[in-house]
Amino acid sequence: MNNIDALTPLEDRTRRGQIVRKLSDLIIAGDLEPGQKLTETGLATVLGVSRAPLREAIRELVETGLIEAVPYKGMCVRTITQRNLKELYSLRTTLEQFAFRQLWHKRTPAACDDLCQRNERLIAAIENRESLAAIELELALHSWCYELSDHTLLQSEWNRMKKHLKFYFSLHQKAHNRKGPLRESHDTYVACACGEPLQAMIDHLEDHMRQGLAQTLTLIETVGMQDGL
Amino acid sequence: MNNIDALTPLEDRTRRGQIVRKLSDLIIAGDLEPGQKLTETGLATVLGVSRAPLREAIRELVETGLIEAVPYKGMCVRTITQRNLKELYSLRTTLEQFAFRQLWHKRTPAACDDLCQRNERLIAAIENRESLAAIELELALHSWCYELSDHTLLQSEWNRMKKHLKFYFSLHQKAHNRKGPLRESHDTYVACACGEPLQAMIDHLEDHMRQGLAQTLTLIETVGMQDGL
DNA sequence: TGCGATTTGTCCGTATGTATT
DNA sequence: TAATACATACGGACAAATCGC
Repeated sequence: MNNIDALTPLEDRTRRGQIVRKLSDLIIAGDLEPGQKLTETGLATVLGVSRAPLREAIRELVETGLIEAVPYKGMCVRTITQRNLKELYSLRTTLEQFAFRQLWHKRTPAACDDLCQRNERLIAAIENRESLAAIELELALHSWCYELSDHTLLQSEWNRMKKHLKFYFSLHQKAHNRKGPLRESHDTYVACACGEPLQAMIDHLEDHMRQGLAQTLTLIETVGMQDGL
Repeated sequence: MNNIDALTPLEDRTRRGQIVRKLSDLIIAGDLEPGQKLTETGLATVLGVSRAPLREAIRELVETGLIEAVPYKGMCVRTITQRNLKELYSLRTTLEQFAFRQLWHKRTPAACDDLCQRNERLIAAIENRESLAAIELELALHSWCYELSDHTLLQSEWNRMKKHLKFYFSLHQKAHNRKGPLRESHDTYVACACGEPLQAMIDHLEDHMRQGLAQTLTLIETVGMQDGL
């Protein structure tokens, strides 16, 4: 009845949904190289499914941007350019600022407690060197503002962005083996989010995202990706 | 071989692309009632296609939000709520402000001329009572800032929003038969866009969108739609 | 330049699962 | 509970387009 797990099992009820999840996980985890060519028959045999639901799942992944496809030519795992990263971070900065403007008057002590707990869980994962969990928890921390914004359109945008961010993060981690987010990276973020005024949060987001972009940008030349022209 | 018209005919080269275009046009034009139930076999026979490419096309339309679908239950044309409209306009305001911040230092006299011409074409269509053309031209005017922003992610967001806006506009027009945009509605918009400072444009966008929302909101109670709770 | 080989796109028939009556 | 309608999934087949030789 609630919506904490209303979407995912609904997706897994059809084979198409299962395929979307499986392929998303494979791509996001970096098990499939960016730019790697994929064939329908190959995927169908590997996944043990027929082509019909596979092709439907591919359409979804193309729409979300995890797979690039050209009619009659084929498809491949999404490639990353410096421009992609910059654009995603600039848009994300704007949308997260928007989220905070929407939620600002909806903050409650309970909600702020919730945010602090997400930060503590993130810190614990970082100190335990659990990089994979840290990625999830960092995204879960940022999800707070989108959830509290109570803006369904904004939330769907965030869900789209989240997949791409997870994709970038795990590639980044693979390249720099096991260097996750820094320990105290979100302390001022949380402090601003629970404090006053709103403008302080807006300003901090610019810095926070700039740092995040700078860290992720080191991914480009390490892995063999195209560089933005 | 060249790419002057590489995108649209590229879509029409496959049946799936043709179906996406056809169904999008039918929904956006209001030829299919919002909330109307659609069956695969029915659409397949009407459109004269088989179910395989049709189902793939439907996945795309579900992703863009023009069709709502529930596994094993069926699908229907998107319904409109007051909340949908408010969310779309608030997000659009933010994204269009973002677009202007991106393009501000890229403005040239030629680009400003271009914008003025788009406004003149819009005014001409309004004075000639060409409501359908006016809708297209108003969106074409707003496309200016997204094109000049040179931000591919932002542009794809705008393309998504544009379909929904066109959907709302034509429903609005159908409800109020033939009342399109007002004559001088974009004069100050263009003046701010070609002038200084940036903050004046940012501020005007708030007003402009507020007016647009207020006008479109009158759609809800006229047509029999669900109202936002 | 052409000619196969491979892959994508499409169609059909059929079987199964699900929701609704 | 049974029955109907429909969505989902599979397999095979063929057409259309691309790529490599």
